[in-house]
Amino acid sequence: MRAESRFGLRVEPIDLDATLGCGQTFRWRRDPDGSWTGIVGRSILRLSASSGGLTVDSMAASPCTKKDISTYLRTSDDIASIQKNLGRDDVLSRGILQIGGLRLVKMDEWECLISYVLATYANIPRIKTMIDSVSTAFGAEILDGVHAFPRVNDLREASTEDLSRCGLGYRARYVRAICEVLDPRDLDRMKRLGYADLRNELKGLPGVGDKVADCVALFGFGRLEAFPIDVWIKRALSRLYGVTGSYAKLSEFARLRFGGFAGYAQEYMFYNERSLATAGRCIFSEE
DNA sequence: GCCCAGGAGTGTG
DNA sequence: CACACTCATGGG
Repeated sequence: MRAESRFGLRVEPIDLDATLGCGQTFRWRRDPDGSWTGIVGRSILRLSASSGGLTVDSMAASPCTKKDISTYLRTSDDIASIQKNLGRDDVLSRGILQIGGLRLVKMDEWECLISYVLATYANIPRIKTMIDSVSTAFGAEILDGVHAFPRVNDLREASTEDLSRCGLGYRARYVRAICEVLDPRDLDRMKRLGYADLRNELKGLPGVGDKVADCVALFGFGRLEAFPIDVWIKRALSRLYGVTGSYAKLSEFARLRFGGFAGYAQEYMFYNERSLATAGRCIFSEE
């Protein structure tokens, strides 16, 4: 693919493998040379590391501004400050410095909502397949064969049967039901809600429970205090802190322990727990 | 083939 | 409140 535009982006630190490959966002793939190609909005982007930040190649005619990608990568997050804050936790402090380049991303609210409804009870490779299938079937074609994530009105055209054919399984009817009850303007209104109200409203949507609501609050609405708890985080909390119990109980533990940057703590722990399982690497070792 | 997956919804004790 | 069960299916 030919690059339509190229610009540099100052962001430090950033680890593309950790940030784009950890499973918080689903439309990126790693290229053999270590750069990453993905779809954000209506743009195809390739990110590669360069001194002091990134080189951004935009491969579609649709413009992706420096501001767009800067928002997406949350470049204004003061990682050093966040790590200093979370580092007061003697469990996290052992390992977070090694993954300082893991940044949270700020996804589109709608794409994030549907993505994490699809993510229920599925592994990450499958989630990617489902999202690609839905995009191919209902999203606008950006460049030959590459489709943007479908917008609300695009997905409204899909029947439950259409969605099932995308391999969504029982999730098809949740997506269909969300399309029926959600007005696009609701998402704009929800941007102004406080975390608790936002979370409650999200939980009112079909297929959205505690965990999905927190994922959407964190990765979609950028609420850094959100702490999504899935099977990996349950394991991590049990192994590292010895805490178990209901979502509400674990959630309260995280709020007290990690405060306003709980979302970053969660992603560090998620990354660690998964790399422990897949590669045997443990950053927050106990010994 | 077998196991498990960034869970949610519903019913029951 | 806690637990048990079902949902539908693909990737490792």
